[in-house]
Amino acid sequence: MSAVAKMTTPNSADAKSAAQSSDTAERILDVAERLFMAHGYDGTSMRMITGEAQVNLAAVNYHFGSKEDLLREVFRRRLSWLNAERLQVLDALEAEAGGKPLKPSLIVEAFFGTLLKMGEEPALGGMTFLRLLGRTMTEPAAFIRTFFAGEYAEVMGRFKDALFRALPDVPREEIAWRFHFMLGAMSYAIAETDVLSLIDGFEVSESDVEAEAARQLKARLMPFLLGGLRAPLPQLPLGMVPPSAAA
Amino acid sequence: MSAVAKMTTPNSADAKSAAQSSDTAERILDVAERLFMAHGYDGTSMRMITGEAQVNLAAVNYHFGSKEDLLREVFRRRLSWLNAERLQVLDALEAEAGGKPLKPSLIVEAFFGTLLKMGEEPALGGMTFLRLLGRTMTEPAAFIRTFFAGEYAEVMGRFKDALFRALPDVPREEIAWRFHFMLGAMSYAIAETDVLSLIDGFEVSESDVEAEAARQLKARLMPFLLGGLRAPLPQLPLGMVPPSAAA
DNA sequence: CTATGATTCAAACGTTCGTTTAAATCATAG
DNA sequence: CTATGATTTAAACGAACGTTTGAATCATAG
Repeated sequence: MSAVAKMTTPNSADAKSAAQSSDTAERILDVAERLFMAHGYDGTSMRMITGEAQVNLAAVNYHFGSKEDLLREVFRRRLSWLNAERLQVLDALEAEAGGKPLKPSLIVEAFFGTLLKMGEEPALGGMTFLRLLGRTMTEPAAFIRTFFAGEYAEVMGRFKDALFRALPDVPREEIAWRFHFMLGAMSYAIAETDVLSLIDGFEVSESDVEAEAARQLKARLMPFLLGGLRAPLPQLPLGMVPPSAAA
Repeated sequence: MSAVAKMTTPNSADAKSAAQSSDTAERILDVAERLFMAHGYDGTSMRMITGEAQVNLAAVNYHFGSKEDLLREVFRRRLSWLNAERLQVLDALEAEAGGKPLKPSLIVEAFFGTLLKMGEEPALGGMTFLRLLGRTMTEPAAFIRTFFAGEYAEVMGRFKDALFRALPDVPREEIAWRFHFMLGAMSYAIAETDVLSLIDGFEVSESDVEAEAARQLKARLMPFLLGGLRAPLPQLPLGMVPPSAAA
């Protein structure tokens, strides 16, 4: 019988070895996270993963079911923390404000700052996960996009609503667009795959300086995002309504 | 003998059929552009391409050499126009300014506006190519990144220099970072693969409304980019020097 | 110790991949 | 018409892919 069929993590009831849980499954997740980041989903084979993790080829199917399920689990263990943290920070801000609209800078900080903080924390995936996330957001595979949509729906709605209330004079569709642009600037920045990197000498951050790189990125990115969000509204020649005008 | 081995486009010397050139090669390029956009490089097989283009499986290898060469040619025929156009616009602006620094808005418009104009022109690839470009910029495959670096090097250097002269009081590394962020916002926006799209009902642009979508995108994006570029400088706790501080 | 279920293991499955081959077909030049 | 090179075609190549299988091994409970 396979581990995934019985809907429970192996060794989960074990008290003595609870600290390390399933060594095999976790080692697979760590290696998969790094290889998916470096080579993409299609570019990473099961044999690459199981080889580096030093587990049997069948271990992935046994513990996770399939390669697609593995990718989902790689993201789930990080995004569950991120979603909870983002909601908690937003809840705290709104409670503190007592019904009044939040300052846009606080909302942006809560959404993007929370994510960028993961880059400083190796236990939360560090820059490896941030890069993986940035690169995966433009993956065209249907099952990936469906998964992301489900994982992000609630949080995205909450933060967009907060921005709508914070900027009552700005058309909602314009806010949705700019949220979109901010997401893009961040995704691309954390992906670290850009053309510029290869043109000039770009130093890939190593484990030690990784946290510093994440802090730098955050310090540089946040002013840019806020500047874009507050930019003068475009004079449109009127036309169709693009992404997500509704709440 | 293969077509690629003799270093000349088939039928290139033919006067009568010069208008259509090699029908097969061009049909392959058009289909490949669309499929690479929809499914990514690894997700698109030679059999998908040759099947939709209604050519023999061996036609790609015959006309282009390999699958990698095909992808490079798909981009080359669009980027050669884009590079030339960007340089020409910049040259014209600098000639008009007569040695004086350009306004940052003009530089940004020359760089990003030129690209976005391709989305309005089906003959230049339209939104299909824009989406392909946006998605490919975060592809991790080494041969793709190497190719992009070579294609972009000259133009990127020219525009960064123009920005350096336009903003003499802003640290060069900060300008490089913000150029980076602007590239990201644009890449992600034109990729149209974002999570938001699936959460709300997002209408994929069809051939007729495609040009209008491109105009909308440009009208919304340019103010955002300029707002980010002009944002207040971050107060940094000092630290390492990240991407591309040199000219 | 023995029994039971979880986990690991080596091996093989069928499929799809990019590429190559050699013959067939086409278009043009002499 | 005939010869020559360009192009197309059908078929096959070996390699790599994700997954499955059934036995071996391990850890724990009674």
